[in-house]
Amino acid sequence: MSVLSVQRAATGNRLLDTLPGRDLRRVLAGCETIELAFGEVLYTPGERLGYAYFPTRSFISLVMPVDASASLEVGLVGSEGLFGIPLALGADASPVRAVVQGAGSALRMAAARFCGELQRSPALQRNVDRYVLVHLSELAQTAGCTRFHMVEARLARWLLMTQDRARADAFHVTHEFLALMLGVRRVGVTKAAGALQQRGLIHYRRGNVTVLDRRGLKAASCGCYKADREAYVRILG
Amino acid sequence: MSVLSVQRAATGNRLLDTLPGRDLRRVLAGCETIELAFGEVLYTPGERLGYAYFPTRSFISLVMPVDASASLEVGLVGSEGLFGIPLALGADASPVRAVVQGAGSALRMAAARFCGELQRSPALQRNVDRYVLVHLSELAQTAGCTRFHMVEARLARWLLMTQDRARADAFHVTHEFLALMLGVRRVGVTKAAGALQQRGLIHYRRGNVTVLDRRGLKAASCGCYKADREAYVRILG
DNA sequence: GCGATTGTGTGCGCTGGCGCGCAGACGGGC
DNA sequence: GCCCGTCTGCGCGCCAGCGCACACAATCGC
Repeated sequence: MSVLSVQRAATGNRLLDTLPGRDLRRVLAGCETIELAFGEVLYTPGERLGYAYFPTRSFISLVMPVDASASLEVGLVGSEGLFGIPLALGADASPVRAVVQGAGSALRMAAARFCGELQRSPALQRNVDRYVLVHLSELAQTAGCTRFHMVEARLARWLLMTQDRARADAFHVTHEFLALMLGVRRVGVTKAAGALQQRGLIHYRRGNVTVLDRRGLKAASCGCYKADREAYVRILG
Repeated sequence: MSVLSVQRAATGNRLLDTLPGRDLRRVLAGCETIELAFGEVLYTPGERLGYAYFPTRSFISLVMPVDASASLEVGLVGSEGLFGIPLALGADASPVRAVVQGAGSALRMAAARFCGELQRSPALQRNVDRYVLVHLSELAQTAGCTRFHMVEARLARWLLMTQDRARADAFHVTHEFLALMLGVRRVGVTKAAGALQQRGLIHYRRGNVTVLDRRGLKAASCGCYKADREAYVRILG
């Protein structure tokens, strides 16, 4: 196994693992490893952003609140990214709520330290910049998808995106929660999920979903999942 | 009039006019002034981004294409911003189409030169970073707005945003075009615009809209316009 | 083992927006 | 002054998703 591949597996977070060894060591020195619990709220709009989070085995939902009771997921951060983009761009606040969607480990770095490391490591700066682009791209895609596509297709896309980040076929999520993410009624999710289950693409049972047929799910989803993946590959290789 | 305020009025673009004199001069040396015509397409996804555009008296729509025939506006760039964010983040492509929405002057800089200037001028880098944040914020807001709000409120928001960038009470825009921006049918726009006109908030006639009652329009719009403004002020002051 | 909590399934009436198609109104070009 | 293209207005049937309300099922705490 080459030195490079050892490095790549070092933390589990892609933004960090592709750093040159020296930068990586310095960055890691500023991080602490933490365990994120399912449902934990890492950030609420209005607060100050105290940390940047680099998911390693966890993943995080970015939820945009609208009109008190409504909300919509506008991003999903797994081990390919970070939560805390505004810090990298010179602000200490975000319009979105950050909720732990998949429990697991993450690295966390204090805001000020993160800004400092960005100055010191051009490689980190570059990685983060690229990730900002990926996020921008996903955001635009999500906006369009949300406007035009049916609940069932959007659900399929969501399941695929989540499966990628959970790196597992099964994960915990209730219809109620999904409804909040997709910005629809719980009943809408029940119907859509029922249809997907009927077709043998997924199986779910009291808050636990299992993806049975990933290929079929891709076919059932809108083109947005594919578009997301392509954008990701184009930008981050 | 202070030196500062003279500087601020120099180009008409806020990202540039807030630069220190030396940086501004160097950046301007790399720009050419151009006239953008209504409807002109500055960029189509798939192409290479050849230039960064800094609107001075013009403004530009960012349109996300979805499924061949559908599309949705996901951003509006006036003299407060630039088109070409991906360049600043190390890429040379964008998922959105850039269409001139308000004819007028702009500054344009070749992609490579723009990247170079960003390296040389921390002030420019900072301004652009902040603008990226504003754009991110608007994008998230738009995603939520598009999902949950009625056409009439969204139209009101659009008119206010456009009025800000056109810096005029009247501007050219047809129902057909609005429908493309809002991602709805032309008839939907006709109905919504009719309602706003009925209430004396706007006047329109064959592709020309006049805002008559800005305050009323704010009341008719969803909270998203206000939220956008607040985010802008918070980030860019 | 039993009640309380959480998660899923269903029915019903409503409505905003869709697709389609057509009619009228204005205005620029010749 | 006329014609034709552009812009606006309207009607009709349709349907996805909404709000509400209730029923049942699985799990958890005790």
